[in-house]
Amino acid sequence: MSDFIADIAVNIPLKQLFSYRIPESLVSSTDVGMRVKIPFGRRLTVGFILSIRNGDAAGLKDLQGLFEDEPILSSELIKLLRWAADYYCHPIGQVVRTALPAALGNEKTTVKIRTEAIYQPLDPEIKLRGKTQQELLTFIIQEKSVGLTRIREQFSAPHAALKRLVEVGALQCDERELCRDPFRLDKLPVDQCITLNSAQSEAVDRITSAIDDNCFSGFLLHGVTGSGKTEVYLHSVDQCLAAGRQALVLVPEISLTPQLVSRFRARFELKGIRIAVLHSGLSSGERYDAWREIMRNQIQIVIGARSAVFAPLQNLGLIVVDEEHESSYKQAEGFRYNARDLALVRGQQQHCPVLLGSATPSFASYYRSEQGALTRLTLDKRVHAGDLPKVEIIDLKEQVCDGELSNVLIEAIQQALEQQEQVLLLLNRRGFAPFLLCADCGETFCCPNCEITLTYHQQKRELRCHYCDYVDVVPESCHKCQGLNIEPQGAGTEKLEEELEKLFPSARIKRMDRDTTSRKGAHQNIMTEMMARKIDILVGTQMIAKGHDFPGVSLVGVLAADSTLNIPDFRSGERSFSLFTQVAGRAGRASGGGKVYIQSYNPEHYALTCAAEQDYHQFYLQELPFRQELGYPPCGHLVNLVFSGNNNHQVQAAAKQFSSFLFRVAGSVEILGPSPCPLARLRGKSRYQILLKAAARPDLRRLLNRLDEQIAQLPRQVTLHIDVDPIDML
DNA sequence: AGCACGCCGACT
DNA sequence: GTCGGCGTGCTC
Repeated sequence: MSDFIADIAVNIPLKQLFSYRIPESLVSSTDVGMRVKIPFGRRLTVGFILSIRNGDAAGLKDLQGLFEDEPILSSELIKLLRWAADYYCHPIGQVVRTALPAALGNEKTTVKIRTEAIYQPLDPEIKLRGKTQQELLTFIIQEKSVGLTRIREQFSAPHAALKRLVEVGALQCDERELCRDPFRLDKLPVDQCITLNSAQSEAVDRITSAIDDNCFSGFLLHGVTGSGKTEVYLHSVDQCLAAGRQALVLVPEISLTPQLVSRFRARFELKGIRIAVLHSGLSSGERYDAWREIMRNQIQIVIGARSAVFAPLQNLGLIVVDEEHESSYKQAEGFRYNARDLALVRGQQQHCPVLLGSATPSFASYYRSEQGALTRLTLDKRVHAGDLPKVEIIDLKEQVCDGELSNVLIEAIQQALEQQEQVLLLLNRRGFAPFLLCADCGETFCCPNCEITLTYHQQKRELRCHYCDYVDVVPESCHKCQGLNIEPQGAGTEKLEEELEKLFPSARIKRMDRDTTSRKGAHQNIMTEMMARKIDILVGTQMIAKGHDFPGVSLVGVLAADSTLNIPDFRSGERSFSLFTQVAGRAGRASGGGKVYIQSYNPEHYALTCAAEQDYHQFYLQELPFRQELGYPPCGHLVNLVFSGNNNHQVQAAAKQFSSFLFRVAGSVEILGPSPCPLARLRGKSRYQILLKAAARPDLRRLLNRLDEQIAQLPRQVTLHIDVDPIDML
């Protein structure tokens, strides 16, 4: 006897699917991709049908019901999710849940679909007595079909009149599904369609022909800051829509890129093209609405951060990944996928081009473009006449400093202020001082959970851990020797702000870091003030290097470049180069001749000299041998196994046992560790890691496939996180 | 992850 | 004598 069997993903930390019989009564209405109710163990839960097959259902439980009458996941999306679960060694159920709006992964909650009453004229000739009724009817006849919300905007209390009109047969009333539109109230920005320069139009041509070919191809758009990458995106997306297909645009963080979103809206919304913007501020209901609309092909363009790579567009023609070097494309917890890499996979699966764009491409993408796996398109001229700024590296070994600022930089700031120009200062460390030190006995004050020093925040008068947010009071005396000489060491943005206030008492100084932008809209406020030139000096962490251009800035200073350079990670050079180049690019966009100073004790470092020259290729050539010799990505491949648990000994023992198994089956894969993680304790848990390194992916893959047997042997108190292609190993 | 079962200590 | 601690096993 042959039954219909559904293979279902359930949100538990297991890799396998669970099979259920589809009862006769549901056979006709059940489909792949649907969200279903299933009995699981002794409870009821939610699952997603990933495939349906024929077979013997003996011993299987029955599917209990459907949540919706249409699928939530398309077959293309299922293919991508299964690929990702396999590649990232992560349980499929959790992969599905990460991809979906939270409201859909939740048990019990059937998401409320908001509806509104919609009115249409039935009999316009009908005789009416009331003036309001007559006006209402005229309005509705004019509009043909109107929702209640729209009526409310025009009439103050329409209820009674509407009710009457329906009763007498003048109007027909229906329920319509309402999709919450967060931009409903924003006014549409003005589009300034710019004619493309030759480099831009060549790039667009290449992308357009790839769209028309209907097959995958990967592009790296390398355009210096201010070279007009966004305009290339806009034209390419336009071509994609003209070909009758949809576009997906990924950005690192929507809140930091409001101008990209508004340029898309300005360009396309007047033409009646619908854009869905998926950002972190959406309520779960709004997110769900957007998902449904995309799924139903009512949306042509999706703009969103990392998780938007899973947006259920059915007819993709182009995927754009803006600022592709940004590490925020990698999810750091749970299902540790990289949206930039998945975008390329999705492009391959759905036969559409993928466009990665950046002023400072990731080393990996540039490498792939050198190898020919990505087609490189270069924009090397700024569109707004402004020249690239002059960059000077200040050798701190030979400079007199007042606090954090060298005399050269102080003078430059003075000059800029006199000329009514704005100054941008980057110090990649928030708080007042990175740690407190007892001058009598040398004691430092550490986080009890994380084994790193607590950062001193002067304004809030507290010590705070930047990893777990542990807070302590500022000590009056040393807890070890009772000494009273406790001194802040090093400097953060808070201290720099204080120094600047003393040096330039009449300047308007603002600080922008995680502490001053935690309130909603605070980030945007600072940006707006900066644009309106209500700020003379803006101090901040790497946050100031992202997003907005500031036309009024003529001077940029990078302080303590070494703190970024010396992070013990093989990518610190890449990150520093990228950060310094990006922040330097903020200077003098409009008016020519911006000036940039980088202060460092290590002025010969190629990440600095290349950033000073704004020479990406030179940086690449310097970095390449280092990666090749050590077999680091992209010249080799990494997987990090992170073991964590409350009991340090237990975690260490488990990691050791695991590594002895790995050594036995390693083959050509290098096994490094186990060693305590760079942050050996984090949020109260002990952590050990084993790094797997291989020259070829298939070797690594083979090893990963053998891991399951060993994972089953782990004691329950120790958990293992597998991080495929880790981007930071902290 | 949930949820049950089961085996030990400290309480009415 | 029970209430409840958390180790262990299982989920189509």
